[in-house]
Amino acid sequence: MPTARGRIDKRQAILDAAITVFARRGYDQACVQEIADEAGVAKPTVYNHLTDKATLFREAMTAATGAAVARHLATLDRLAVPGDDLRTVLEEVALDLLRCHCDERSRAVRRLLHAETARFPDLLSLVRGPSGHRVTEALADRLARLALAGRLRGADPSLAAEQLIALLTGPADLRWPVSSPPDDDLATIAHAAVDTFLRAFAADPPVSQERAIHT
Amino acid sequence: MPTARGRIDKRQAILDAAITVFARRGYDQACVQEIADEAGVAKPTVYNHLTDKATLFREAMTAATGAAVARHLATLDRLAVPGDDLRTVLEEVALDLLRCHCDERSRAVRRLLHAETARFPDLLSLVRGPSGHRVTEALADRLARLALAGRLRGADPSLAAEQLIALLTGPADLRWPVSSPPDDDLATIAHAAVDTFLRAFAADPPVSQERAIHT
DNA sequence: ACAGATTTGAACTCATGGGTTCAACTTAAC
DNA sequence: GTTAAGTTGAACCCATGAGTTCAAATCTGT
Repeated sequence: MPTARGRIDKRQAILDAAITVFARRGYDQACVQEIADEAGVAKPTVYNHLTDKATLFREAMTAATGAAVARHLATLDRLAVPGDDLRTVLEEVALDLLRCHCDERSRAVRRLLHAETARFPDLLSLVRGPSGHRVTEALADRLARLALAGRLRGADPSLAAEQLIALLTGPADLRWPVSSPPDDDLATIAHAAVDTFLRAFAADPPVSQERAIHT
Repeated sequence: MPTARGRIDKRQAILDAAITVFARRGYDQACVQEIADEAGVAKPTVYNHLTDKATLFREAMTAATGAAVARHLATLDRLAVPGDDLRTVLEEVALDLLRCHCDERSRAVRRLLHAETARFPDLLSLVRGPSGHRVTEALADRLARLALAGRLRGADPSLAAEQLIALLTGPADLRWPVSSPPDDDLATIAHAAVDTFLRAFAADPPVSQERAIHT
C-alpha cells in the first residue's frame, strides 16, 4: 500500500496542476488529460482522487483562493505595529498588497472565478459570504486602530478600507488588464494611492504630502 | 432579393442575440443553435452572415463595447458645463457612470472580455490600445478643465480620473460581484467616492465636506 | 408573374473530450 | 514472498456541438 503521505502528495500535485492548466486554458478548454500530464499522473488517478472535472475545479479553486487570502493577511499584519512614519509603512504594505493582487496566480484565479460564476454559483462564497471579504475587513480593523490612535480621521473603517483597496487595484487592473506590470509601476501606483488616501483620511489637523503641521 | 435593410436587421438581431446568449452561457457553453433561436433565425443564416462562431463572438463583442463606451461618453458630457455646485454635479455624473458600469449588459461584456482574453487576445484592443482608455481619458479632459478653472487641485488629470473611476467601480464590484446593486446603494457608493475624491483633489484652499477652512 | 437572392429546416459529417473499464504493474506493510 | 491498496496506459463508449449540404420555401424588385 502506498503511504498516506504519498497519496496526499499526489492529490496536491493534481490540484496544483489543475489550477495551472485551468489558468492556461479556461475551464472548458482544459481537458483532464492535460491536467493529468501536468501533474505527472495518469488520467484515472485524477478521477480516483477527485470524482469530477467539476469537483476538481471546485477543490482547486478553493485551495488557491485560500492560499491567496493567507498571503494578503500576512502582509496586512505589518500594519499592526506601524512605526512613527505612517505614510511610509502604508506605502510598503500597499505595495506588497498590490504585488499579491497582481501575482500571476492571483490574476488567474480571479479570472476563473469571475468567468465561471454562471456554472459554479457556489464558488461565489469564496469572494462573498463569511470568509469572503476577509482581506477588506482585516484592513478595516487596522485602519480602525489607527483612527482610534488619532493617526487617521474618524471615518467608517470599512469604507476607508474598500476605497484604499480600490485605489490600489483599480488603476493596476485598468492599465495592465492581463499580465503583471513591472515593479516600478506598481510602486508608482501604490505611492499615488496612499497619497490620495492620506489626503482624504489623514487625522484632522491635516498632514499633507510634504509638510507636517505641529507633529 | 430581400431588401438591404432587412439584411442589416437580421445581422443586428444575430449580434444582439449572440451577446445575450454568450452572456448567459459563456463562450464555450453557448451553442450556435441557441443563438439562432434567440435571434429568430435559422442556423445556416448565422453562418451566412458571420462565418465563424469565433468571428460571431468578435463582432458581437466589439459592437457591444462600442455601445457601452458611447453611453459612458454621453454621461461624461454633462461635466462640460458644471454649474456652480461642483460637488452636486460630480455626484450626479458619478452615479450615472456607476449605473452604466453596473448595467447587466455591461457586466456581461466585461466578464466575457475578461474570461476569453486567452482565446481572443485581439479583443484586448477593445480595452487597451488607442480606442481603449477612452472613458478614462475623456474624464481626465474634464478634470483638466476644472483644474485650469481653479476648481480642482493642479494634479495629473489622468491619475485623478483613474482614481475617481476606481473609487466608483471598486467598491461596487467588491460588494456586488455578480448582479446589479439596488440604486440606493449605487448612490451611497457614488456619494462616498465623490467625497473622498474631493477631499483629495479639491482646489488648494481645501474646502472639505461641511465646513470651509479660511476660504 | 418572374427571376435572383436569401432563408429555412432537417439531416449529415466529424472532431473533441468526459468518464469508464480492465488487465498489468508498482509499492509498502507484514 | 504475499497481499492489498493504489497506479498506469490503452482502449473504449457516448454525448455534444461546430460547420456543411441541399432541396424546398420565401421574399423583393420589376
